[in-house]
Amino acid sequence: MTPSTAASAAPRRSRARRGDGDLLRAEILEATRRLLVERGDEELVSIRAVADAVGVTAPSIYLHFADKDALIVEVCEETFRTFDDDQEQAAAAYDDPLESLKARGRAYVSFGLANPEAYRILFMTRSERVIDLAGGSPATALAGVTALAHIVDAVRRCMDSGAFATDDPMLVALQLWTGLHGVVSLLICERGFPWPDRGVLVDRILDMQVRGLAPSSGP
Amino acid sequence: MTPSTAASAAPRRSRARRGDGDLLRAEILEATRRLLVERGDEELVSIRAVADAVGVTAPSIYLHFADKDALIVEVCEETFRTFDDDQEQAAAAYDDPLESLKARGRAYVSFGLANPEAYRILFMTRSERVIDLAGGSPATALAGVTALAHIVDAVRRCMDSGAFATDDPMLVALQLWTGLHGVVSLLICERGFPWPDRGVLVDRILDMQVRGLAPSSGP
DNA sequence: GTCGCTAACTTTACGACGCTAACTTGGTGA
DNA sequence: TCACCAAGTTAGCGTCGTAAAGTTAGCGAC
Repeated sequence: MTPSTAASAAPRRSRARRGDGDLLRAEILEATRRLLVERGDEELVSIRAVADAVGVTAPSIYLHFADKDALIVEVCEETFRTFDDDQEQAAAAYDDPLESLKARGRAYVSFGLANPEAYRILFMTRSERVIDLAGGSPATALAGVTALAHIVDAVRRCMDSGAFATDDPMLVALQLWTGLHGVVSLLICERGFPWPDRGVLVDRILDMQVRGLAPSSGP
Repeated sequence: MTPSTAASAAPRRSRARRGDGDLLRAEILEATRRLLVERGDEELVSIRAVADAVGVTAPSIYLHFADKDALIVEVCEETFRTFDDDQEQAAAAYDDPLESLKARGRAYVSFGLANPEAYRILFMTRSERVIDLAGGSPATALAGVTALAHIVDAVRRCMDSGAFATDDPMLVALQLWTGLHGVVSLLICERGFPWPDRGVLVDRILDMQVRGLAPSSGP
């Protein structure tokens, strides 16, 4: 792997006050977040680069984070703090359950594309490492889990309103989620592909989905 | 990163004959493929581990491959050589364009799940590194590109038969592809998640898609 | 038959990486 | 003022990808 290009070393940081160890912790998170966005690839953000950016030596990082993964994941968690809120807000703009659901989907996609590396780390790497959407795991999964729970709710509302055929809301939510994830992840990873306009593609996917879930027209 | 656990060192390999340098090349590919399947993670397959498995020193690898990425990608290409064929065969089992398309989709998903790390490397990592689905790039993209082209054809047949509303076949194919990719990639990455039965989920996604693409029932 | 060429390797080593263990420093409460 | 300990640093281990230079063995030419 190519070594991370050296960059902006901060001046040596003065030591924190007695109870203020967490100040460094916050600075480390901030620097990591910045580097992750700048370099766009977790592998190019080394512990040494982070330490350098903060103005501290590499081992100091380990006073505040168990290992590199823990640091990276915590940054991604922070980034995803507004994940569910964004979708709730977008959905709240519509009264119609179907339009609301679509708006939620568009917000999901927008968020992923706006935070591609965080999205990739949380949803596109082997989960033993990073996320455990299943069990009552750490906060990591929280944004994802509540966002999914809210999709389930939204689906239920669509069923109640008659826009969707009655069915297992979780199962239907998974059908929708995997669809949204599919576009986001391919748009993130296959940048070289001659994609059509993103908005058009996403809208069409959402339309296809909701039409496919509508009650049978026949008797 | 955890170091790759040492494993099965092969005895020192005897040097190849004068014109037979490619024998080693083939052995390297084979060993890499095996290690990639065994360890299930590209990062746990080091050049040294491959060299060890073949019974040769690490730098010898570079006589046959430009760098680690080139080696890994070539292995994935090999793995994906049957990707499109599998789908063509599955699709050929049905006369009905719609059933044929669904069978194609199931084959896509099956292949991805059967070769998770290869799928992850080719379709779930930043493409500057690995694949260039766009331009008349290397063979890498070939399996993916022809598979997509065949989805386009299948979509066109569905439109011709009246099963799908007439539309831009490429755009519709992308809607289908991203959907398939979504399930595959999440099933690969989020193993901890309490997924419903895979077959059921995939079938429902396919049903939702084809229903959503059917011509409007009204006049 | 032996000489030289070159394909097919090996040896050695560099710099970056994640991470650990042991040491230092400076502010603070007693 | 002095001992304590939070908040760091220094030094270093083992691994990684890979470059550069050295070695060896088979083969054609004479």
